Amino acid sequence: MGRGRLKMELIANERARKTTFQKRRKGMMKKAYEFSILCDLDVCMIIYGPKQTDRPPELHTWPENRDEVDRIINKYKASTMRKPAKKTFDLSDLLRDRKTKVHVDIYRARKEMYEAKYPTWDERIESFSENQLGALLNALDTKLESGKRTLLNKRKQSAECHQHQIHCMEKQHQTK
Amino acid sequence: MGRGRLKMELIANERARKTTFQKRRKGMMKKAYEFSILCDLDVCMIIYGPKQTDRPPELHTWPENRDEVDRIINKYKASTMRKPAKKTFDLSDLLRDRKTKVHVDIYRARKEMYEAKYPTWDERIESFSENQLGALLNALDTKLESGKRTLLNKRKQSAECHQHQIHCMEKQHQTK
DNA sequence: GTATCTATATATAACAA
DNA sequence: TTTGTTATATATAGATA
Repeated sequence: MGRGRLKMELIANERARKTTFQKRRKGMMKKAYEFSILCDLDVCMIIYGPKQTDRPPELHTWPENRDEVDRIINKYKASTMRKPAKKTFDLSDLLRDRKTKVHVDIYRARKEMYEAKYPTWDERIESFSENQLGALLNALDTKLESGKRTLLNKRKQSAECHQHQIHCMEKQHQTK
Repeated sequence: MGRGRLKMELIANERARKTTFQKRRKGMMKKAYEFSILCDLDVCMIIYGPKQTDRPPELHTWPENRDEVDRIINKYKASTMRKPAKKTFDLSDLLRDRKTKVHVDIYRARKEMYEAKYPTWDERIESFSENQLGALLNALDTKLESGKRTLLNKRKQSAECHQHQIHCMEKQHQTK
């Protein structure tokens, strides 16, 4: 699409890649929107943006309203749950058995990092010692519990966002 | 797109709707694939097909490999579970902050605190803001997750699937 | 970086077999 | 109904401001 055919591989030039990211993200969002309207579907999209050296990858979703995303994810999980061989891992799981697994995890993470050419934000974290990480996870464990409550409250607030979003896209569509 | 302009509303005719669904689903999948390759992203898509009178709506995902979907969903959950709501904050800030220097040798710190009755390192961690903890913890378990899953051997078979999938799309791409 | 601007590549709605 | 074809509508790569 566009003036030249694009090789199906990572776009080397960072600026071009970022531009393409923005354009295509917009395109995907629009498609997802249209798709859900035309066919009356539940569509959900999760996109983790390009790796950046200084910060964690940005998160984009469709719909932008995270409550909607969660709703569809729950629907997904519910329909997948029957299948026995699968266990989902969330943070609770991670923290619960970190004591037995964290050492190996960190070892692997570090190995990956060692092989990586350029360190990313996440990888910098990995350079901390096992002891440091272990202690940190320990400390965060308790802290997190209280955090969950706070966050549950935050979720309630964004109900109108989605509506507004839809409205904008329809408006945009009419002008063509 | 196509011979006629389509009104942005539910396609009334069921057959036409189903056809459109198939075509657009294929298109979205391709876009998602290209997007993830071109920009090196984690992209995940959940689509619940048109409501049907007789059976539950079909579920489609990208990637088709459900383990991959779960991986990205977990990543999403881990990050939204504790994403800061207002205060801008990233790791750079965290690392710059003297109090949060994780470079401190944990043993030394603990020993020091033990003897001098300073607050423990863990306690200092407790005093960090929710945002700081969130950013840090998010970075940690995002990275640890892959190792964890690998440990539990959940990915082996599915990895082949994904490769196959990719292969097909690339093949398809080449023939154009 | 950001915002347009086109020339082309793609996607796909309506048809057709 | 499925598959293939084609005319158009869209998306977007590269260029430019």
